[in-house]
Amino acid sequence: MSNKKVSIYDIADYLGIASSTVSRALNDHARISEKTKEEVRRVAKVLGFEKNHLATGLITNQSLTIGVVVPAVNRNFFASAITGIEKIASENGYTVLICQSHDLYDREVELFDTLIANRVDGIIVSLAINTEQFDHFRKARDTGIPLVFFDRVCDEIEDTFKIVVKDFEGAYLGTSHLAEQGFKRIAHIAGYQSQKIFRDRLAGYKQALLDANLPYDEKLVKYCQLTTEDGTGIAEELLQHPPGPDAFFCANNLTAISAMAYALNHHIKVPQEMGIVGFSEETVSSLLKPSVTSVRQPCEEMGTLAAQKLLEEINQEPAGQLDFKEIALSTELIVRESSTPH
Amino acid sequence: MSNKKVSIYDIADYLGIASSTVSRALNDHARISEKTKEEVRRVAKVLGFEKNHLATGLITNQSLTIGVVVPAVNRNFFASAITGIEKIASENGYTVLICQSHDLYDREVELFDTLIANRVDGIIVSLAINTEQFDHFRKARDTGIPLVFFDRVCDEIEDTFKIVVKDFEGAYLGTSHLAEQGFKRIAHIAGYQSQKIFRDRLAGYKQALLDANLPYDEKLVKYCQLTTEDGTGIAEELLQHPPGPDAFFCANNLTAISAMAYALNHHIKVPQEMGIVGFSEETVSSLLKPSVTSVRQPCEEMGTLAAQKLLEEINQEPAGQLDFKEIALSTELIVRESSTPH
DNA sequence: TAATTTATTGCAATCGATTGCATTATATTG
DNA sequence: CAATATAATGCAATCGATTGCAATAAATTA
Repeated sequence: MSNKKVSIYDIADYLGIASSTVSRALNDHARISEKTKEEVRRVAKVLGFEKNHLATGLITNQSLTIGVVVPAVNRNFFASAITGIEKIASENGYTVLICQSHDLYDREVELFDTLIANRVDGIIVSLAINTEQFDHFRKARDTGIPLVFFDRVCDEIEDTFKIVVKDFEGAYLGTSHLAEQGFKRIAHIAGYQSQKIFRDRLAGYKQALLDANLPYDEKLVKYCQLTTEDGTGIAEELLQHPPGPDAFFCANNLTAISAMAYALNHHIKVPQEMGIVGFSEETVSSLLKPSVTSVRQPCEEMGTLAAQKLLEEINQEPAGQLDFKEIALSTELIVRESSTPH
Repeated sequence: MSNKKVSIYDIADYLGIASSTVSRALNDHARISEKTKEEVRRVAKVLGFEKNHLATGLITNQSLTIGVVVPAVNRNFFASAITGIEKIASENGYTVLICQSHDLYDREVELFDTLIANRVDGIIVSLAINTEQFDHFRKARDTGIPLVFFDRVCDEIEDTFKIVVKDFEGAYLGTSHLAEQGFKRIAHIAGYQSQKIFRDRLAGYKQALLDANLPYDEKLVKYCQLTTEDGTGIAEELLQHPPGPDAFFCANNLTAISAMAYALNHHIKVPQEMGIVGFSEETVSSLLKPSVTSVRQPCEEMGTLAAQKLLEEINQEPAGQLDFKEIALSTELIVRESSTPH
């Protein structure tokens, strides 16, 4: 290990000045002469100085790091949201610690402990699918760490920002569209109802059926974790015994894609014999054959907004009351081939 | 801000003992009585103590954090690799800082500075596509931070572990397969040749043509950044003017999918009139219609291996010589519909 | 009981950067 | 030139956990 570590003391010794002067010079403090600043910067470069954030964080009580906890990064939605978060963070000199809960409650709790121990300045989180206890959130807040929820939010915790989309509206749009296209027996691949977003999507689906004068058949609604396997399995289950559905409105896009794949593999024509609409876009939604109609969420915007709100809370000056609230962004239906037989 | 911060001093005061005793108790030090340990742990819990990693890191000179720099997390390959890295890291008490270079050299350099400033104990990196200068890697190593490259590695830096797949072999497999299936004019959507992996894939492609007695036509090889747009664009370019190719061997899977989408949209039948093989799997490869033949890489294994090697280097006891080398894992051809007309 | 081990615990310095206050150098004014 | 204002720099404490060494308490032995 050529573990060289150059500190401000080395620079100070080199120049025969005080470390405090070096510190101020590096931080461009107003009370240090321009001449000294230049010399310090020069020597810092020569010696290969790298500021130690740990030391800074220890004394300033902030790490300039924000934690992000999402179920998984390999989903387009979360990856895009993270991109948005990173953008805002790096613009403001913050580093982002990205963690995956893999949709496991226990892992989520662990991650929170780690983040707190690492003294992140704030946490942005989208709940694991089976998170139904919230003490880890409370603990973070008690420790003084601001929290922002996005997508899968936690209603039991108040006084935090929550960034969501209008899930009801999105589901309503998607389902209505299928109804308009003439589909009569629209199934819904739903997420577990412990999550508000999935309750809302189910509600939007129901309302759309109602408004289209279609009967609501609870046998056509299946609850699952929304994996690709779930999509295939549910499609198989529903299509085996007639009368099956003639369309699927799916609570995410993975299940839309996999349900469609199942149909196509069993010689069911999409969209002629089977309509498909998914919630949230994947990169490939437009590339599939047929391309998949989807409710588009402003993923990246949700990320930037979440980060902005978090930084707002972190840096709030008089520790005054922020206007915490749920911010619901609009969705947009991207109509493609999978739902338009005509 | 109810910014409570409980330190070991608070525990010490509460119990009327020394902070050093508290520290040792919490670390389960052998020279502290079991009775004291229990009391300390109890009080720590009561007071809501959270160890401050910054302080620990400052004095032990290690942060128990490793940095990961990848082009983007929304690609299946990188997401899976990260999952592997996280697994090993968390098993060993390490936290992972995930960063996206977005395939930009400048961003990659910036990220390295941030990681160094945050005193990560090591860095795992897959190069941005246009990284052709390597001073940031050298700087990290000079600072004593171990480095492991994976996938897109840097040959100019020696004495580091490099985890790759047998790119030549994979490309050879994929291309030979197309030849065996009777395709004669096999195009190659290639990555920029500044990256070794793309040079190797091109080489494997060429060798396969040679061994199949097919002519090598440089007009059928197109270099790009391998985005979906690139795939579509190149497919369009090559297919407009006959004689176009009758198959595509693509250096990644996104371009395979988008090239296939272009073909299907222009009423070219896949695989009857056009064969497609991609490198590296995406989640949807098997779900597409037709499903996409791909060279499978052991993504997660690459991640675990990279993390293991990194930790090995971080924790090497006598700072002895490690047997640095490039480790090349095998690939596997997953044959699906897009390449098998018969 | 005194002497010697051994088991526990405490003291105090340390990591590196920050910052309020004191001090010195320089500039301005009467 | 003395007196005051202003600019520039230094001193020293601080953040919280760790750790070598010293000190004390408890246990063992002579």
